[in-house]
Order: sequence, then structure tokens, then C-alpha cells
Amino acid sequence: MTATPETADQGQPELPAKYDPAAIEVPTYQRWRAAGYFKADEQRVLSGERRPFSIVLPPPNVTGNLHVGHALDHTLMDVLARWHRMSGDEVLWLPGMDHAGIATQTLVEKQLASVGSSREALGRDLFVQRVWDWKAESGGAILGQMARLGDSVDWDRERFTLDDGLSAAVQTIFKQLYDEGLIYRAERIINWSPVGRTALSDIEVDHVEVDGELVSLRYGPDDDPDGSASIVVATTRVETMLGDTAVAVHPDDERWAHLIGRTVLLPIVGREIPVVADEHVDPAFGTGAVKVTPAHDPNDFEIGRRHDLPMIDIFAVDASVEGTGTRFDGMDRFEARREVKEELRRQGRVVDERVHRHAVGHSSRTDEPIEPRLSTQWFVKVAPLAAAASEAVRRGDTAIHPPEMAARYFDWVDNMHDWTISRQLWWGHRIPVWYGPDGQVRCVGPGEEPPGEGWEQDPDVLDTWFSSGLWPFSTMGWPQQTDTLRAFYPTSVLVTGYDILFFWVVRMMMFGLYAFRDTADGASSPGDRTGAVPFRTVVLHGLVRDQYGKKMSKSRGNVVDPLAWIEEYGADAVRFTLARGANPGTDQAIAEDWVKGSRNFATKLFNAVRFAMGNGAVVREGALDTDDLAPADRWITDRLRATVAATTRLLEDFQFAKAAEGLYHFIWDELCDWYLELAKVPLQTAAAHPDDTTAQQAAATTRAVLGGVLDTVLRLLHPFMPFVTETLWRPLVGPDGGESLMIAAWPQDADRPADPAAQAWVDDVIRLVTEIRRARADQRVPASRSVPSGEWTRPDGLSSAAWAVLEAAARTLTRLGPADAGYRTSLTVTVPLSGGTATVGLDTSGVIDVEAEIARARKDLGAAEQELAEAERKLGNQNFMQRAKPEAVQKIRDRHTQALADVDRLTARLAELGALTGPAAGSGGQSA
RNA sequence: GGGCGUGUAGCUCAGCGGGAGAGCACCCGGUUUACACCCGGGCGGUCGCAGGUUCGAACCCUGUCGCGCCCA
Repeated sequence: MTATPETADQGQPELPAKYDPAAIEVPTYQRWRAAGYFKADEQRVLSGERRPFSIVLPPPNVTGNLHVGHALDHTLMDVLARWHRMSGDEVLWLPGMDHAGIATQTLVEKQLASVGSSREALGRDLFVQRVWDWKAESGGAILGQMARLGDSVDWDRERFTLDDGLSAAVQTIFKQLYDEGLIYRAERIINWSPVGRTALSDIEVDHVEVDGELVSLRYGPDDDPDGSASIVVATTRVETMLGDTAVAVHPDDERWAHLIGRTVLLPIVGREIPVVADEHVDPAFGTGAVKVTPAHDPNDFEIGRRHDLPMIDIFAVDASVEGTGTRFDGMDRFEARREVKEELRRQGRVVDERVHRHAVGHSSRTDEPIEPRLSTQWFVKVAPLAAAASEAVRRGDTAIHPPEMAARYFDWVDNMHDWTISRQLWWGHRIPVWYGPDGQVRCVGPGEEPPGEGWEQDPDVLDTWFSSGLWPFSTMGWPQQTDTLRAFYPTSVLVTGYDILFFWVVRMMMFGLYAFRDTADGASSPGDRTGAVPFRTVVLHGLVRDQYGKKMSKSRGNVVDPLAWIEEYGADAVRFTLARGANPGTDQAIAEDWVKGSRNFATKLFNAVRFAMGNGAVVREGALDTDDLAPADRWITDRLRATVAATTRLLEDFQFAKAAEGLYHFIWDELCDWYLELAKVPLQTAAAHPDDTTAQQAAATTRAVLGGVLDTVLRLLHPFMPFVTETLWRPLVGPDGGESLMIAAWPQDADRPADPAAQAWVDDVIRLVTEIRRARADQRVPASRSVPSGEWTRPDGLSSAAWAVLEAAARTLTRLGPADAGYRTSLTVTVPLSGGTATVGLDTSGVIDVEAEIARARKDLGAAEQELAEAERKLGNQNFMQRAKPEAVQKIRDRHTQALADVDRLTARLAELGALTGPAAGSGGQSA
């Protein structure tokens, strides 16, 4: 890494004049990386200096690019990583990729095909070398994209599932499982991908609803006038009849009882096949008779086993018909489906055809219909592993967040089938099993010499998920007992989407619990972490959808590219948008406007800091905790403390959306809209009166509070928007304030009660200012115009000193000037405040719009009357008065009092405006 | 068919027993020395539907309809 201009320059960075995310983000990331802030140090954990916090990054695919789902995943992980780092934990977040067997091999094979070559032409060793070359040249684009997003991962620890260390872990666990009989080789019906020419596991198959054709066929003699020797079966896959070896009916089905134990003629093939009775046939479906193709259907396979039927494989590896001895040999399965049906039709054996909607398994890799096929493969016997994985969550060793989602986990893990782990590929971990000349089988462990002359290694490789499942600990050096494992295993958290809970979580859980089965009490681990689970907490987020809540898909054309948005609006904006939408376990919609809004928020914050610094804001120890603060200062520091507490609590509970939302509202609605505006009062006063020491003192306090609040809020926001906060923070705190916000301390949750008087003061300001602004707006007075305002009437309950401060603030915020020579009140505004009603007179220098005034007063009166009626209704309800909680009753009493006062005030105001011509006018006025 | 989630303002979503909220969109006004990526003001909802519990239901219960994800 070369030093950026900024790292070379030891001087204090200046605040840029404008917010330009593209200009700051990449250099800032490079500076962090060069400074080593992303690195984890296991010694600091083992020495007890720091608590560990480690995140399992589900390894992305080496062929992949960062899509919006990753962007969400990574944003949440990085929020956790940065927050914990600031909180003083030693954070390990390890980057890397999986080798994506099918995807990568397919990609390189396509490249070879384009130059007229093939993997077969190259041979295995050269082909594998070719894939490594591809990886070196163009693999792993996603790593640079992770950096662009801001992931604070420890790059020195980057891992790849095919690395030597991880491969040793694969071989180790394979050998252990094999020796214990948990890995076995068998002939079973598996999911076959004719395009990939390999077996797939259940999770690589998606079931898609399609309109198929349900065809009913008559099996039996060519000539059977009364049908007594025939049987009718229905199928959606006519071509498989070439491999039928029986017809099955329910034993109690009287319609077919006469044929049980006899045979019927299988058309075309000319084979006599038995009619067997099997409990599992549903007599209500179709004719109640089913054709049995044991080599090409899982249910038929079971029937075949129960009745000892022959299993005839009729397909080649590409699912073309093979070995049936019919003219259909060589045809593709779909062509054969049409041709076989035509042939049967010619023979008069098609009894019925109808459209039939059903679910067909498709390869999640290549999207073609998968072919259930009898095949010899390697399997993991999952029952004992899955039971342990289930038990660990039930026991609470691993918590699933949000907890409702645990049901999903159990549903899956408690009903898992054995896992097909062999793949007919070359790119991957080759199965470490050798076959001897006399049929011997030997599994070779790591470091063991393979057997010599005459032995051959199994040609297949392992499912990529087999190695990904080891990721939480293979990346830490397992099976060696490393310091990394001692310090950071079990890991703290795994973040992923609920839709792929099974992909990572279940496999990692099974393997983690198995690999650490002897250290289940965690005696070797520091801290209070027990158990062998790979992670303490699983955080599940929802899917990212388009702006209308539709799932993103290539066919729909609504897929968004997070990198394009990062380039235009900044990584901070993309991150904040995604975090702000991440409510636990629910999906979120996203659109460019949302990202733009987040960019606007970053700009807002940027400008706030620029304003503060331009007015001499300083960061000073303890500035927020003195008692010598003005009401506005006390209010904002109280609000800040509440925000610190809420943000921390929400992050602890993985409530990313609420944490982000809370910061957004604190910064925009409280800090910028009110405190910054209120701060202008002492700042401008001091500027106008340089010799007034009281004014100077007040301004100094304001500058310190401004600096302190911004310092804290930048810390709170840093995990979400790391770049802009860092860019603002360093100039704000100055050369002695710290070298990076990344390693600054997370704000402490100070236990200081809020000051209700300060809150009441600000509430009064807001009410006063809002009412004056409403009046000005209704009167079409431009907000920029200074309006003369005479003496204000002080509420009875406020001291003249308190009132003076309040009035000064309200005048500044509403641009009201002093009464000039020809002053004449043309507009009166009355505002209920905490200490009574205030009255403000304005000279709008012209005729006032009485209709607008009447309309506003009527609207307010309508609301007040409605409030009054509601309160009166409740207070008159005996049941409510007797049974409701006293606080609830008191609240209604207070509202009643306020509503009464409001009605009086507004009625008087309307009378003054000449709008009250009769008793009905007030209540009817709201609809005007 | 099963599991889980979810139906609240035009759109996307918070709120989950006591005064219906936010962001965006929309309408009106603004060259306010932090910010037009902005400021001020405003319009907008029988909280899917039907029952029930409760003094009180968007919120709890039951039923029903719709949608989503996963599994079969």
C-alpha cells in the first residue's frame, strides 16, 4: 500500500469546503488500512486486556460481485465491528471467499469453449491450473468492492477455501467423519444437473411452479376390448415410462385388486411389469395406479426397494435417453417426452391429457430442471450432526435474532435429509478416498501418504458448502490449536438473510459442534464463552426489494447495483439507507431517492459541523456536564444523553433501523432545526457586543456545548457513516483530539437525569416560534423579511428574566425586529405556554388577510372542541373513572383543562376577528 | 399442505392497550451569510375485513381474505 497524500502529511486535515463523498471515501479508507486499525491482535485477548468480538463473514463467491444483499449484510457487520472496536473490544473480522465449484468451473469452461477447447482436452491438472490462473487475473472482484463499502476487515488474514490451510481442515474433518461412519458412499436418487453434469444437494435445487401436462396412459395388452387386463396410469414425464419396472396400486383399492400380483405389458419397450400393492400409493389421485420408475423418482425408488424391483437408468449424464434399446435412444429428455407421447398416441394408449400445475426442481446454478437420478455418490449422514445443531439452539448456546426466526431454523434442521457432498467436477477439494486394485477403499487423512501402485483416487470433488461450513474455524487455523482460536472461537455473531439461513448457519453449526465436540465446555477459551458452537448469535435480516416492495430479479429488470449508487452518492449514503431500513427479520424496500435522502443527511451534518467550526466550536473535556448551562444547552445535552443511551441499547439488541432512525432525528430535527438556531442567539449577541463579558461568557459556553455535542454525535454515527464522520471529526477535535474516529471511544451512557425545566423551556420556544411562523405564513409575509414587533405580553407563570431569554430566542428564530417609529400592531398572535398565555403583536405593514386568520383560528378551534368533547366523554364515563389507572384519568383531566382554555382563547380570537355571528359559527367553521 | 413473516397517509415503513407518526412524493411561500443536497408553512389515514375481550383496541384473542419468504 502506498501512502496517500494525507498519510504522508502529518499535519491536521482541514475541513473541505463542500461535501464530496467521492473525494474523501477512498483516501480515508486507505489511511485506515495503512494505519492498521483493521487488524486484530489475539494477544490482547489472551492477556485479558480486551474482550474479543469476532464476526463470521459468510464467504462470498470468488466469481461474484457485490450485490445489494451483500451491501446490507456487510453494512450491518461493519456497524457491529466498528461499534465494538470503539467500545474497546478486540475485533476480528476476517475476509475471504469460497471457490464456488460449479460457478467457477462453468465460467472457465465457457472461456475454453469460446476458443474451441474443453476441460477434457486440457486434462485435469492443466484445467485446474487454468482455473487458478483465472482467479489470479479476474477472481475476487468483490474484495475491492467490500473495501469501497468501507468494511473494516483484517486484510492480512484473507482466506480462500482452497488454500492449503483450509484444505487441510477439509481433509481432517472428512477423515474424522468417514472413520466414524458419518460419511458414506451409496447409490441413491440424487438431484442431477444435466447441464453441469454433476450431482447437487437439496439446497441447490429451487422448486418452481410450472404448467405441465398430466398424461394418462393405458398399460396392458395391445388388444384389450373390455379393459380388464389393462391399467391406467398418469404421469407428467411420459418419457420415463421407458424405465418403468412396475405399476403400483393401494392394497385396499378394489378397482385394481384383480391385477395385483399379475403383470401388464409395458408399451413400446415390450416388457412385462408387475402390478404391486403399496401402502404409499394415494388411491384418490388420478386412477389410483401409479407407474414406478425406481431409477428416476425418489418415491418410486422407495417402492422399488420395498418390492425388490429392477432399477433401470434410461439417461446419459446429459439426460439424453440411453440404453433403452428403443428408437428414442439419443434423444434429449424433452424431445423424448414429445416423441414417446406421439408414439403412444398412435398406439391408442393415451387415455387423457390435461394441463397440470406442479412444482419442478430447478438447478439454482444453471436454472434447468434437475433430473432425479439413481447414482452412486458420497453423503453426510446428518441425523446426529443436525440433532446437535438443533440442541445447541434449544439450549441457548446460540441465539437467533429475531427469536421468532428460530422456528424456521428448527423446521429445517429437524427435517434434514442426508447431504450429497460429491460433485462431478474438477475444481474443488478432491475426495481423499483411494480405491485399490482388489476393491479396497482407503480414506487418506492429512499428512498421510496416499497408497501407491494400482490405487486410484476418487475423481469427484466435495461440495463447496462442505468447506464453507468449516469457515468459522478453518480460517482460524483449525485443526491446529492456535492462539486465534483460543482468543476468538466461538465467534460472536453471524449476520445473514433469513432466506438463506440454512446455507450457512446449519452447516457451520453442524461442523463447528462436531469439530469442537471434545472441547464443548470451552475450557481453553478465555472469558465467559462456553460451548463449541461456531457463533453466539445469528442475526437475520430480510430481503432488499425494489421501491415497490417487489423482489429484485434479472427477469424483472429491477436489480440495483449498489456500486453505482456508491459512486454517485457515497458509501456512507448507501450504508445509512440500508441500515435505516433493517428492521429485524423484515424485508426492506430501497430506491435511489432513499439513497439520495441519506446523502442529503450527510450533507446536513457536514454543514452543521462547518457552521459550528466557523463559529469557534471547541471540544473540551467535561463541557457537557457542568451545571452552568443555559436552558437550550441543558436541553440539547439531555437529549444527547438520551440518544447515547438509546443508540447503545438498540445496537446491543441488533435494532439497526431504530438506531439509525434515532440518530437521523436527533441530528436533523433537534440539533440542526432547534439547537443550532438557538445557538445563534448568544453567538450573534457576543459578536455584536465584543466588550460585554457576560455575552462573551455565554458564547463560550455555547461553543463548548456545540463542540461537545457534535463530537459525541459523530462518534455515535461513525459505525453507520464512517467516512463523513471521520472527515468531520478530525478537524473538529483538533490535533490533540485523536488520530482517528475509528479508534476513538464510544460515548458513555451517563446517568444524569434530564432537566424537565429545560425541556419545558424549549417546548415553549417551539410553540411560540411555530405559532408566529404560522401566522406569518398565512399572511404571506416572506420568511426572510424582518417584521417589527412591539411589546410582548408575558405569561403570568414566567419570571421576567426567563421571559426575556425566551423572547430573545423567539424573536431571532422568527425574524421579528423591534418596534420602529411608525409601529402599529396589525396582527396579534396568542400562544399558550407552560406558564400561561403569551401575546405577540406584529406590524405586517399593510392590510391583514382576515379570512386567513379566521380560517386558522377555526381550524384550531375545531381541533380544540374535538379534544374537549373527547375528554368530557371520558370524564363522564363512570366505568372509565372507576377502572382506569389514576394516571390515565389525570392525563384526561389535564387535557380537559387545556382544551377548555384553548376553546376560550380561540373563541375570543374569532370574536375579535368579527367571525362570530352566532353560536354555531365556531363549531361549524372547521370545514370552511 | 406445513413453518415463519406481513397487511397503517399516493409510495416505503415505524408504532403493537390510553391524544394516528416518519421518510419520500404532492401543494403554497422563500437568493433567511451552516445547508436550495436547503428553510418555513400545508394537504393527506372508517390502521385489510368480521366478530370477541376490555372502562378503553391500530395494538390482545378468534375467524376470514390478500401478499411475501422458505419447506414439502
